[in-house]
Amino acid sequence: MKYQRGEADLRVTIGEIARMAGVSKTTVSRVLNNKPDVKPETREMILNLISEYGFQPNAFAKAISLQKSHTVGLIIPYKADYIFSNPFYSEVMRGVSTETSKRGYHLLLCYTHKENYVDIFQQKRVEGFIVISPGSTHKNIIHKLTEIEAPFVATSKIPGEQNIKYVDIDNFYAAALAMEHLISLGHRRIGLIIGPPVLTSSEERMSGYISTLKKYNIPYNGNLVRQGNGSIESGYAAMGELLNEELTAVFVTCDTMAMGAIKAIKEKNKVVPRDISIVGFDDIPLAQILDPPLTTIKQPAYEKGASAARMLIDLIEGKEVTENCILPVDIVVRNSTSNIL
Amino acid sequence: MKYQRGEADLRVTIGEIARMAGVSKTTVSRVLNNKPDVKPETREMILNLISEYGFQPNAFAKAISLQKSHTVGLIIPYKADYIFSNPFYSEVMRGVSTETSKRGYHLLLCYTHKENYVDIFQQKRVEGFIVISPGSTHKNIIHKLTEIEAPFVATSKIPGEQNIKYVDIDNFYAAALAMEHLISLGHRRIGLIIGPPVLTSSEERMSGYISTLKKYNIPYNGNLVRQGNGSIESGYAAMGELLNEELTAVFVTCDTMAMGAIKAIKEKNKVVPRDISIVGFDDIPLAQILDPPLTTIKQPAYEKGASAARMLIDLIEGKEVTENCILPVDIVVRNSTSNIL
DNA sequence: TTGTAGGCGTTATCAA
DNA sequence: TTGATAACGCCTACAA
Repeated sequence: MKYQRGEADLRVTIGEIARMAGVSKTTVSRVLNNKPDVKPETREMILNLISEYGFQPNAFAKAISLQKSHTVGLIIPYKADYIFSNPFYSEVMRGVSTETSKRGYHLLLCYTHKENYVDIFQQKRVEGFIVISPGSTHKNIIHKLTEIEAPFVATSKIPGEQNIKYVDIDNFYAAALAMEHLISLGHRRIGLIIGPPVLTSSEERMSGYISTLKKYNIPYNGNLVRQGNGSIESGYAAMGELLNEELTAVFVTCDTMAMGAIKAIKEKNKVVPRDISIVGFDDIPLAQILDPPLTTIKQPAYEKGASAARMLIDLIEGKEVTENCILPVDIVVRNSTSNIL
Repeated sequence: MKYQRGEADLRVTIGEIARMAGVSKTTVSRVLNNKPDVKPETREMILNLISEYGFQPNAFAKAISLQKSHTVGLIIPYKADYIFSNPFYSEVMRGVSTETSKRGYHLLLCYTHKENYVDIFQQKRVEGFIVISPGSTHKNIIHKLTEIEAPFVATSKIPGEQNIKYVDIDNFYAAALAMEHLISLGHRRIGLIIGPPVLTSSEERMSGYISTLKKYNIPYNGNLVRQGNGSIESGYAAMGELLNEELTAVFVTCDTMAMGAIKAIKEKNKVVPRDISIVGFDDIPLAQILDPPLTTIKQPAYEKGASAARMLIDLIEGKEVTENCILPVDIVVRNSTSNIL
């Protein structure tokens, strides 16, 4: 006896439909793919059967046949708890997801435990990847992806890496925006709480900070600069130290750290913005309900994800993708900043 | 000429490996799947070729042949911005994702725009679904999934639905825990800000609230109860109203709403917990850095997701899954509650 | 307008 | 210990 699948086979396949319609699989396939050259009555009859049985062609069979999985992978490189707990990244993911499905693709989640994304690609599960904001500690991911020749797009520049596609904002300009705002309010002694140095964004925001100081002839003072890892706690700790310095304002390069910073300030019985003005970065939803509502640099998180998805799919489909994508930023002035008294 | 794929075909397939090894595909397949009956030398030679070429069997070809995609779908039923911006759900997703990959499955993200998950299932892309905390407004999803006979597990009970598999906590008990805490501190006039009625959890927490009042002979007062949709803003609005009532404590059934509530209290120049004690729910990471740090009911978010994944995969693999899974909760006492003065 | 036949990359049966 | 062959469900070149 020949090799046969399971018993009473209820699966509806193109063959089943064909049999019931009394035509060949080819004809059904033609109907399925809206090809011409099918007699209207035949088409209609087949269409009826298809809808009656809720038939859908097996995606994987199609994938093998067409050498196309219509699926992309989403690589989340940081320790998952970091990404997952920062609402900014959630928005990026939402953008990726929505755009992906709009283009008729599916999204496979890939954690970077081990290098499972390599397998996933080589098994042809996905046609490419979106890498959520990798930093210099994730160069191995980038290199590996390059090595296996997987198309990918990152949602941030990567320090020292050329020739990779990314979507990003102008971090230098964004930082300058924050600084100009503070300076226009009369602040001169302005602190900085900067993100992890593994991120290009940190580097660039740092230059924006320094360079704006210079523009206004304010001397740079390393004592006013502290580093955090992006978490609320690290912002709290950094601010705790800065409170020993004389300053009237602090630029904090992400809203989560700004939350920590504000907490530290309050604990010293100082008041934002009366004693210290704070500018954050990202404009996460929470920013507007903080006490006080946070003045911050708004970057288009959703659009960042969506653009990355768009670029990747263009890449996959062989369209020219020469330009990287730089998205606009803006400052949202709320109540955490005020004129110096 | 016969139908042929692309030009210089660099794809490494089982056939290629077989050709290079001078054996049949069958033998390579045996090696691939660790079957016995392969001469050690043959096996080694094939293994070498496999690693040399980084060969991985095409996942989809395998899926067709085995009638098994090794993939599950993650359905996010709420308006995406809601789920995505509540850190609690992020944790659930992380649990799902980690457990899924631990079991050798892949995770496909499914937004519920239209009923795309139906297609995804019928195209055999996934073998089942995890539905993130559906409410009564998502019964259509549940019904549809039942109709197409897709295995699925929800991360919450669903009002009025029997016979569905879910992971949840004992919401009644959890609410009682919160109430007992407040009552033990001497509070008698305790308000409630409850979540959307579409969620079973709201219903059950509500009974927990009422029933604990009764246990201590405290009369139920509808004026002390308000409803929110889970957002910070709704908590803010609800608390704004409750401030017109005489009360000394409020049980808020999620931390995000509690954040809004605290904001409202502060704006009236009242102090938490001196004037009003607050108990939240979920214990999101933010809870401990709020001002004051929030006393709240901790539910195991990560584990909720992980358990759901575990149940689903058991289901898919034909293991008995008779019991639904009820996870433990606990109260975390911080500084937003205090003795009544 | 339709059907035949072969190919996509894998695994399973059965005979050698 | 191995291989020929068919099967999974789909698509397409080509002939009818």
